[in-house]
Amino acid sequence: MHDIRMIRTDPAGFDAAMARRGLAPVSAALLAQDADRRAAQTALQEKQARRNALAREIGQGKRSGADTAALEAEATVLRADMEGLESRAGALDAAIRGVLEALPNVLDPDVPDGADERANLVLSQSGTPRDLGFQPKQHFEIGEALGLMDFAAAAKLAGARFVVLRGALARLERALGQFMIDVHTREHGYTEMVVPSLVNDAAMYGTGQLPKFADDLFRTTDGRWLIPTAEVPLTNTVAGEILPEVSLPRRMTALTDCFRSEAGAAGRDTRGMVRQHQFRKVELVSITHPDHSAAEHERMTASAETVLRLLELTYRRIVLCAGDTGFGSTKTFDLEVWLPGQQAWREISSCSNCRDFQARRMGARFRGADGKPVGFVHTLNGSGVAVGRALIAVLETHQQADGSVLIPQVLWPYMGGMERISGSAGG
RNA sequence: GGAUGGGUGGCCGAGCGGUUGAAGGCAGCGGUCUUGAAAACCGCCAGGGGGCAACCCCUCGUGGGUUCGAAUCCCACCCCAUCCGCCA
Repeated sequence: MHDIRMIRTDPAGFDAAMARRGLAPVSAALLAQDADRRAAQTALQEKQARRNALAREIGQGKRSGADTAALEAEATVLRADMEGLESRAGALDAAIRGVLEALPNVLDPDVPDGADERANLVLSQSGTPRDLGFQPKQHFEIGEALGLMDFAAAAKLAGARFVVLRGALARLERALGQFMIDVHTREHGYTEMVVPSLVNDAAMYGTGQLPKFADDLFRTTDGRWLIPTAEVPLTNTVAGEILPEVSLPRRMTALTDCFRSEAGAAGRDTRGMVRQHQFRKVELVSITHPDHSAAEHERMTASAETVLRLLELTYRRIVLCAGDTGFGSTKTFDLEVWLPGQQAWREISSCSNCRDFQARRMGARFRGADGKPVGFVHTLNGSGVAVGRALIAVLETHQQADGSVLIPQVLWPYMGGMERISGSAGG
């Protein structure tokens, strides 16, 4: 959500910022409505002031036994005048708000121009794709050959884009999630959270999924929404709050299921576990002072990278270009993991600095040490990392010629000492 | 799902038609005192919006309504607590 005063101050700059997102200029129309709104509001307020004065006079008159009939008559007329102004101001306000809440965040100057993912920039890389010495399989080939990954069973239960895992693979999924939470709580200072997987409209609005992206979500019959990411409940924990500055930054992590309708993804990634309606993810959320969000963004991304490094995966960091950066983000780093079976880099984490965009929508502020409210906090979110995709990456990266999979050493304690998943590891 | 009681400023809590945007307390900030601290005392201290400004307007869960005037009365909805029922 944008501050209309910012647009008033620099309409050309705002239009230029939206142009980077491929959007037509809106500031002229918006500011015209804004001027009308303020005129109506000012006129209304003058009448309200008069009404308040009359009410006070009438009150005093009644107590002293004076005749207040004339004053009451004036007030009655005044009320009729106010109704028109009130509805006009309200309608304009709603119209302006409707436009503002559908506009994406302003991009950071560092974000490269470009319309789609082809313009994303690779910033760094850890490890290099290497020849495994045999023809690598894709994760679903590995999992199905082991008898531990079953898409047919999932289809019977729920339809396409779900999976059933068994035995060692089910345990590996659990191990990955546990391990990531432990890394972030022990090494990176995040507080572990358990949060609702169903949220209300206000929460979805606060982080920006609503009103524009309802089609991407699942909705319950009682009007709640299944979270597409723990970013929603975690970030909204500070909605409506005025936080003491000394309590910042607040770092939270949670392992949750995530639910996505994948409405626009028909035909993409139809095989395997890459794109599912339900998947688990460890999410990282930071609430920071505005001065510190850029540094926190770097720190958060590095925290996610730590997980990938410990899992002995090959990955690279990219910065998303203008056209690929999400609605609420000013700047997004994606981490892409190398999948030898697919011979492709695939997103496994996405870390965004939303600055005050979500905070403004949800009313999340902080109060400085001098006791004065000084403004909106900044919010950041990132995957630390997507568990399902980490499972895929582990399978494809650590697969062996005989069809077994070596488990990264950091996971051994979580696997009850198991170091390899092979055909007999059904459990 | 049924019943009852509640939602007031950062927190607690009074107010239950007429200078109440809101007593009092706690916390916070500034000061006096003190070698320093504590205590005591004094002062400040909700948010949002409009206006060049003086200043004004809005907000006591949300939305309507009654009234010259609503935190206070009426209606609907939301949320919370407790008890009952059901239940992992």
